[in-house]
Amino acid sequence: MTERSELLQGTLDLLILKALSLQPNHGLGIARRVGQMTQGTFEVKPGSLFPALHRLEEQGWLDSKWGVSENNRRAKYYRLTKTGLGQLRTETEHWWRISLAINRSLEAVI
Amino acid sequence: MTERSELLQGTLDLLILKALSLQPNHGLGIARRVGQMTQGTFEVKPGSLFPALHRLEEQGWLDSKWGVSENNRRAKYYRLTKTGLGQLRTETEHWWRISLAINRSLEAVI
DNA sequence: CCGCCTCCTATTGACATTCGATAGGAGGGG
DNA sequence: CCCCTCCTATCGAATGTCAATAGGAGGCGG
Repeated sequence: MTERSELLQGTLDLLILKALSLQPNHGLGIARRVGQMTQGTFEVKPGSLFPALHRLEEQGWLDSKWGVSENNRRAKYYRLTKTGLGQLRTETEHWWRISLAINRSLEAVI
Repeated sequence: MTERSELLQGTLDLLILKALSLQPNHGLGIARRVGQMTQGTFEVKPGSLFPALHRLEEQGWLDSKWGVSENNRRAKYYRLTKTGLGQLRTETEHWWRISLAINRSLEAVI
């Protein structure tokens, strides 16, 4: 009787890239931004967030530097790189293609 | 340089349920139907298909019986149960909600 | 100034899902 | 009779997400 996850696997990277395209941010700030962007539909947990950030940084799509948050805490700020912007565009197109295909399938009465 | 999977995790069950709501079918027939519904966007591999079918049957959303295919081969035919139809509706709504949230996020410039 | 709360980063182990590879039975055609 | 196709099926690997947990460090009330 496990509660089904709300987040489709594969969409987390896309949402993080999109959030960072709006402005650089630190980890928890990104999570909050994603929640805000999706009007509460997605809630990103730390156990998902940090592996994803490291993954994206290792791909070269983000870079990071330590700074101080708006609450005066030590925080690592992430920023979208140029190739990261390209990746955002690629993944966005990929999403359109897939979601369109599924939407058509759900309407279809072949 | 591995080819990224096309299939979003969690959507396979939905597509199978939808395919079976159109008509009962056997395994490979379902896979073909999904490919056809999505106009080739999704290609369901046996290694994904059969675990998914067993999973869905175990949940009580499908039932099955052995029969003979249109090519005169021994084939296990799957059929959507009544609770399976309910599940299809639930997952469809879930999909609408999620895809709408992502679509809005990708358009947003908050 | 002390203790607690909050903020922020981070890791670990468990778990579910998908894929690639592979196997094998059985019908049909050359 | 032999091979090709159809159909079901499983295994191991890889991936991604989550729950739980840890810990440092600033701020604030008492």
